[in-house]
Amino acid sequence: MAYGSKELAAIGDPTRQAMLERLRRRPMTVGELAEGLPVTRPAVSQHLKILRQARLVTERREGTRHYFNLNPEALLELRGYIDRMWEDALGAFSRYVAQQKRKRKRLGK
Amino acid sequence: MAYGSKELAAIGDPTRQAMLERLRRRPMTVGELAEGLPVTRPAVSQHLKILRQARLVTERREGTRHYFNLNPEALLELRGYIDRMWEDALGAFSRYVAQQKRKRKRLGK
DNA sequence: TAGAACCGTAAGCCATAACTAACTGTAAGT
DNA sequence: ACTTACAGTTAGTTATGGCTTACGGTTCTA
Repeated sequence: MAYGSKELAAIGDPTRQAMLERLRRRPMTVGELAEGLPVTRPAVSQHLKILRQARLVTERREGTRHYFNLNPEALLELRGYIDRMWEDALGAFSRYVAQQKRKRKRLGK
Repeated sequence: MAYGSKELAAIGDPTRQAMLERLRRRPMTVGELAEGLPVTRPAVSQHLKILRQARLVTERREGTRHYFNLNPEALLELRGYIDRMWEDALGAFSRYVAQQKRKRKRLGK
């Protein structure tokens, strides 16, 4: 796998998407996240584990509280991956356009 | 949902990821894609439907052949979404750092 | 030390998405 | 009209991942 399929798979889940959206605003604890979501706290915990392993979030502890925040580094990498895919898509598109032009020339059209 | 959760969910599946990777190189037919993957052609067809509905690929027909290629537009949008998320992450990070500095000041440390 | 608050983990359940095989639709050639 | 090649669709199967409940660990305070 080029870029981690783990990262993309992590982002793919609706509950995890909602969590990432929440974390855009500010770091949050497990409990805080769970409050705004239609799932239990342990479910949130499990999702956070996946996000952490995909490096999309980082964790820091203050006493009993575990704060999670978005990881800018990982997002930058993800953006880079999409960027390269976009470039490839453009490249393939212009190759196709050039090919069509050659086709039209050949058909005298 | 801010950016389409449909798009992110579409990218999340390993088989679809592999397909997108293949399509970076050049447009391909259903059959061609299926040849390089450990799943049947109907499975590929079904996945392509999801990718098409998420606008991540576009389709063009030449006779009996259906060619699929990456959609640069959609990739640009996706990149934009990740970008904004990255910016938010940076913002949240610097707010946190500033907060820590205030904390340290207060503690005379 | 006990109790409260916070949270990770394990294990069971089950809805669903990814898979397959079979069928059907479309395009093109004879 | 028939055949071949390509691909979409349907329906059944099943593995799995997301959910829940229950339990136990950690931290802090009185």
